[in-house]
Formats: sequence, C-alpha cells, structure tokens
Amino acid sequence: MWEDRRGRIDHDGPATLWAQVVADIEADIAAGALSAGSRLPTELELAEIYGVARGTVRRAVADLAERGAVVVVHGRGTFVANNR
Amino acid sequence: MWEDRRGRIDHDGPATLWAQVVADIEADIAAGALSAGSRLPTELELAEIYGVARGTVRRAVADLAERGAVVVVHGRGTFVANNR
DNA sequence: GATGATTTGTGCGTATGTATC
DNA sequence: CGATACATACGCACAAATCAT
Repeated sequence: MWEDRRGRIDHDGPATLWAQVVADIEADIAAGALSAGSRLPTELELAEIYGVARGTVRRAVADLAERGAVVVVHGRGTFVANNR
Repeated sequence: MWEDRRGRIDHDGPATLWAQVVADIEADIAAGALSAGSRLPTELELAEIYGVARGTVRRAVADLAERGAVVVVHGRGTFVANNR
C-alpha cells in the first residue's frame, strides 16, 4: 500500500510538490483504498515514500486536514476522517 | 487578540512590511495588550494574520528579538520579554 | 509512577525562482 | 541593477503529546 511513490511526483512541472501529494492521497481516499479511521504513515515515512521533505508533507497534510479529509493528532498520527 | 490584521499593513506605502509588523506588535507590548511572558502566534500564523510571507514575519521577529522586545525559544515559540 | 520511543508541533537557517519597485 | 516581498522547498534541532515498557 505504501511503497515507493517517488515516481508519482514531478519535481520539474508547474504543480507544487505538496499539491501533488495532496492529490495522490486524496485519490486513494476517494477510491476507498484508505478506509475511514485508518492511520497514514508518519510524516517522516511519507517524506521518504514521496521523496520530498517533511515540511512539504506537513503542508500537504495541513491542506488535507483543513478540508476535513484527515484528522491530525499530536503524538499519535494522522488518520483518515470518518465523516465525509 | 490575534484576529485578522491585514488591514493594518500598507503594501503600497514607503514603509517596509516587516517594519510595519514590528511597529504593530511593539505597540501592543507597549500598551500592555501583550503581557510579559505571553506567547506570540507561530510564524505561519502571524504570516496569515498580517497577510505577509513567513520570511517577512521572520525579519520582523528577528528585529524585535534583537532589541529585546521578545525572546525566541527554539522549538517552543516566541515570547514577550520580561525585562524591558 | 518513571522512562524511553514514537509522532506531531515549532522554530532555525538556507536556497531557489519569480515579481515588483 | 539592487532591495523588497512572495512562494516553495530542503535539512536539521528541539519541544510537547502520546503510548509502550
């Protein structure tokens, strides 16, 4: 499920890296590959998976959280939201 | 206390943005609205509050810290100085 | 309860590219 | 051209919340 996804990120195109990460994760949620309540990899793991910096992952997660797609819990992790 | 302050920043005038942020925060400290030891919003929050970039906030905070108005603590935040 | 590991939160410093004045 | 400002992105360090031992 969370193998190497560096190939999905275009570092040279016009789209920002964090937006590409958002789109990729949101596609998994929409496809049902990520069930509600399930935990995402840690920020550091996501950074490795996508081949970007942790700060870039945090921007992506912040965007997902702002739109209610995920819920972030300090000290625990990031989870797919229940109510969509 | 930390609502939208974009209206206090003049993006077209002669004064630099970071100097305006410095003046605005320092005015609050002088007025006692910001008590000694209280924490300021994060750099990103201040950037949103004033409608400027993070780099601009960092310049403002660096200036305040250099003059002893605030104390920046690595990993914790920025606090209003005690000794004035 | 104490300790340590894990994970997110915050900040530091820097770099690149673009745009405007 | 230089200074200012914005947005993005990187890497690192330390703090705080949580959880397992």
